[in-house]
Amino acid sequence: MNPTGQPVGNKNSDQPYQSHLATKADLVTSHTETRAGFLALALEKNRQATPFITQARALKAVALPLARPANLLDLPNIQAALVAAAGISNKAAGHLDAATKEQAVRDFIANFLDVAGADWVDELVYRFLITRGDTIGGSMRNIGGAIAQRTLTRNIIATLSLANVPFEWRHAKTKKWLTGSSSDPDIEFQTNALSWTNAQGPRTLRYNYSPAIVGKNIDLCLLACAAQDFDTAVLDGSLYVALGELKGGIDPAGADEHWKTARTALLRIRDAFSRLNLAPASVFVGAAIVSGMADEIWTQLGNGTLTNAANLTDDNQLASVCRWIIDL
Amino acid sequence: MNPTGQPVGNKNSDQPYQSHLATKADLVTSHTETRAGFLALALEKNRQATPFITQARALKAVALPLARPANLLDLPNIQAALVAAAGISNKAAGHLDAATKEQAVRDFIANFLDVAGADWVDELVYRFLITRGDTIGGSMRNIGGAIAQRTLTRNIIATLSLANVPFEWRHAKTKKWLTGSSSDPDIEFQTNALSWTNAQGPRTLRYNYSPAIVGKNIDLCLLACAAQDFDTAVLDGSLYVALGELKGGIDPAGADEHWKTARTALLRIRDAFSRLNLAPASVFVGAAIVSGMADEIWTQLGNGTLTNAANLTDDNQLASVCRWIIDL
DNA sequence: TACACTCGAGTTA
DNA sequence: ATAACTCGAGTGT
Repeated sequence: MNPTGQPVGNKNSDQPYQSHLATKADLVTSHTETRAGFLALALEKNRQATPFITQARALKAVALPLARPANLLDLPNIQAALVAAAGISNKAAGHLDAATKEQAVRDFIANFLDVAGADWVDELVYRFLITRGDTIGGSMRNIGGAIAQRTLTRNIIATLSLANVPFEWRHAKTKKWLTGSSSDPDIEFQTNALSWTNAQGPRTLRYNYSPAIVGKNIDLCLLACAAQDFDTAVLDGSLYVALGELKGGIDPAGADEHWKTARTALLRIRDAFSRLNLAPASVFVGAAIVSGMADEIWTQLGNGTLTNAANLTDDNQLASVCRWIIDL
Repeated sequence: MNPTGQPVGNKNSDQPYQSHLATKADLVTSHTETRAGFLALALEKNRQATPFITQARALKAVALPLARPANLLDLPNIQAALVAAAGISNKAAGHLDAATKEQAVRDFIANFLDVAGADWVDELVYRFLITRGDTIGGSMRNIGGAIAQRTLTRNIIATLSLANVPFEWRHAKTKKWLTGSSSDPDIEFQTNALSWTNAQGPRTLRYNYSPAIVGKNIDLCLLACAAQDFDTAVLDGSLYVALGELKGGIDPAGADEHWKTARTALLRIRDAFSRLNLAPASVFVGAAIVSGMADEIWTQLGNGTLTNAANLTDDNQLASVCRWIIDL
């Protein structure tokens, strides 16, 4: 309050995003963070590749003694590798029947190995690795997303600990709720939900959950309920405090693409809740934010479509959003 | 008209999508088409891989005579291949400076090649191929999209030819407009715009164009203008007859993901034109349509948000949309 | 050049 | 099985 007794500032001065964003340009990812992200990705990719290199060596060892490429068909243990070498991804293989895959392998042998001469084993192994490179690329996409979730979790736990707020965490595999500890670095790897109590009451944050109300998976669901009540609370739209999209990708070229996806996801959420005359808070947290999408995010923040937003690579923004989440 | 002189049917009976869609289930891609799409993709991928196999053989030949992995650094011609072997994609390389890449290569040599013993050349070549597998995967994504555009172009040309409508086509590379011929199978590979005249006047359809009005690329822009007038016509919102999104991907797992993107793209178009009090027709054509998104498409068709839609893998639906486009 | 397009390689609920 | 999530590998303007 100022001396006149009127509220200070304009209508928007107390919007949560204003704690960490002065202008829309603040949302944009710095080149430094982009570089660091790509480099970290490459290092992790090298780790992920190692088992496939081992598989390639094994495939070479199995194939070398064979007199002719067609003899590969006699070795049951390497049929999956042959399908891969024939250019068929695991995903594609799931859509094809056994006969189609076998025919593709036979065609591959005839068109690529039989004509490769003495070097046919290298041709086989090289083409196996080409497909497995795509395999690893796919895995890396998932790993990138998982790292983002861990980053957010780590920051929320740090924020809770800083505020001396006890918390529980849900073990994703066992589905058991456990007492949280700020000094346990494994929690972020194992959890898919956190629970604590703030001034308004109990709060539970669940990752990658699909509420029946929306019918689609949502990256972040914050409910006004205790951990043990989550399964029933999700049926009551009025208990949803906030919902959010988290995009961990670092590639600026993908930024607008994935923001478009997030916009529709958030729109579906708003539509579903508005049918219940409800309007829970909404938040977008992204690691790759480019100027054009920052404009749209800023507009949505300004008109209330979006309640909060932050750049995942900016520690201050992330801390501010975490404080907002735990107090919400 | 029926004998009473009243228009036949209900309000929606003359909606363009009703020519080829009776129910929303008609939009859903058949398993047969999905299978065929994945198989075609694998075959094309094998073709695309060949030059990289050759590069791998060349890399092996260059590396074999070297006494130690560190000697790789002395060969200027293979530095790009070393960066790839170190797990750095071309995309990532574009974000990293030369010193960072060189350090990554040195670390790669120390951590993976020096410890590989006598087999270090295979380790090098295998890791090069892992990264190039991802390279080919990326190229394949683009090829998939290009094939979809060609499929649509081929069908529009066939529809124009069937109706005896002369057309011009724009050569994407030379940017020259040429007289169309139904018997020239190369047009679909070379063109990025078609032009013809219908009962309403001249029409020009441009692919992948970014109108200043919207500020984003749009897969399909149909304008009421002659080919030669396109560059000025694009400035006048009232000349936009229809805009559309084309999604050529066959993967059902990507269907909703890419439909979410398309929804936002179409929303941006509608928002931009509605600011001019304009509402051009809109269309969605997709190869992978799953049940949930068919629901949303059907809703949008029913309430007029979307004017038309079709499954790219259904010849009848495609023909109907092409007839609609050329007469619009 | 900055920007934003292509789409499926994985994954999980 | 079904559905829908992860995100960057390319590309073009």
